[in-house]
Amino acid sequence: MTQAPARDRGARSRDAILDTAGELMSRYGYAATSISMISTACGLPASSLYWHFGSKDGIYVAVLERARTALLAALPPAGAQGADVGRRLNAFLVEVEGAFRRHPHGLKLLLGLGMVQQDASAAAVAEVHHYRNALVAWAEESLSAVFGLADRPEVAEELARFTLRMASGTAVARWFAPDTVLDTGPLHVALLALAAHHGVPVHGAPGGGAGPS
Amino acid sequence: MTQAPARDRGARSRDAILDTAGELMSRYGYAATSISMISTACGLPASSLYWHFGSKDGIYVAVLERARTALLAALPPAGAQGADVGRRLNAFLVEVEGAFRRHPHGLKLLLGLGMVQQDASAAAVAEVHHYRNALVAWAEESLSAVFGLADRPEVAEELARFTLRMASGTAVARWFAPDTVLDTGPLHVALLALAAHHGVPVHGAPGGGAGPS
DNA sequence: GTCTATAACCAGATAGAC
DNA sequence: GTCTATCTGGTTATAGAC
Repeated sequence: MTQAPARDRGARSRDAILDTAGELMSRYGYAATSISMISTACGLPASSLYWHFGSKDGIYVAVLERARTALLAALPPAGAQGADVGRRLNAFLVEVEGAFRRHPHGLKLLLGLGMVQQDASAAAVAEVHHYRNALVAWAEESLSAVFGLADRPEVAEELARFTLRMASGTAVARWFAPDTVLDTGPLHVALLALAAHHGVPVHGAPGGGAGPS
Repeated sequence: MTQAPARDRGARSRDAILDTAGELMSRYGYAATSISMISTACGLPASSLYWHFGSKDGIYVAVLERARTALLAALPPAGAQGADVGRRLNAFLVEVEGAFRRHPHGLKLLLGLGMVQQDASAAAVAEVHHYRNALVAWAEESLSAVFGLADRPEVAEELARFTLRMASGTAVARWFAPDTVLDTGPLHVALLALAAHHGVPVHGAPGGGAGPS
């Protein structure tokens, strides 16, 4: 184990490149992250990066793709468990908060693009949308299961949009104060109230009065 | 009027530079916007940009400063009018939505930084925080007036944070779908429910049941 | 697959005539 | 204040030895 078996040195280098590139790009954004920064940070020469990924754009696409698959693999398959709506919603928000906290790069990469309209390749744009669409779909399915909205897709869509915008806004707040976390408490109250406002049955929801803190 | 009086040619050029720089930087981000892009887009040579602002960073600071003053000047002075909480909250959200729609660059500039940790000067960082703090303060004062929270500052702070994160998340959504608007309806329901949840008197609030759509 | 070396180019910034 | 011309350094990307 003192040195890696030669047969997967390439794969290990590939992962190392993606690790450091993901970290730098999520911190500084795509345009501000140069090949030489990645190269010196991960210890491999620039030409190795080009051998593996062909271009800076190729690195970005690969980073995004890996972040997406990692995040989606970490999320539960949208089947809500729990006796009542409040408990199911709580379980869902705990999942969201955990994913949000354990995968800090994911959303930042999605946000820190700024490039998508300029020099981005079609592949990069497609991957960004793929990533976002996967998140939207997961949130819609999960919230539909939480509130029992199989026959009210437009309500599920509104709740999912609300949740994701809150998560995006929190990701933004994070680069003003890096220790910022997703406020699940207020989000819980808000989602219950929104569902109730649309006539979704929410027995015992504390949305309209002074509920338990 | 066929040609500007010579005495304010400089001021007009300055404004033109800030206009195009603000547009480009809010679209592509700071790092991806080059001096030559701005120069060719506004028709002035690069050296004129340096004569006016000294550096690329100086341009960014000036753009941010102008966006901040323009946005804050457009916002009402945080005195809530309206008979009941619902009407006052509605007036507040209409203001937020209008500012959000009429000043599309403002928030994007705040978001599209990505630079703040790398090559940003102290002046740029300070201006970014100044901008953000002004928005937070305005939102807290306004919501405090809407709900009568003079003696519950922590509730006003939570409501303001919630609102601003929603606005940030919507600004992010905007560069996936540029015609995205702030969803004031759900936000109205959510803020009422949050206030009620903290025991703030909200007579007739539709947060807990099926309210009027 | 990894390395050194380098090509071709564009970035931010400046000098000095007008 | 605005212009042309230019300097320096960093950028993406490639060539070719090992």
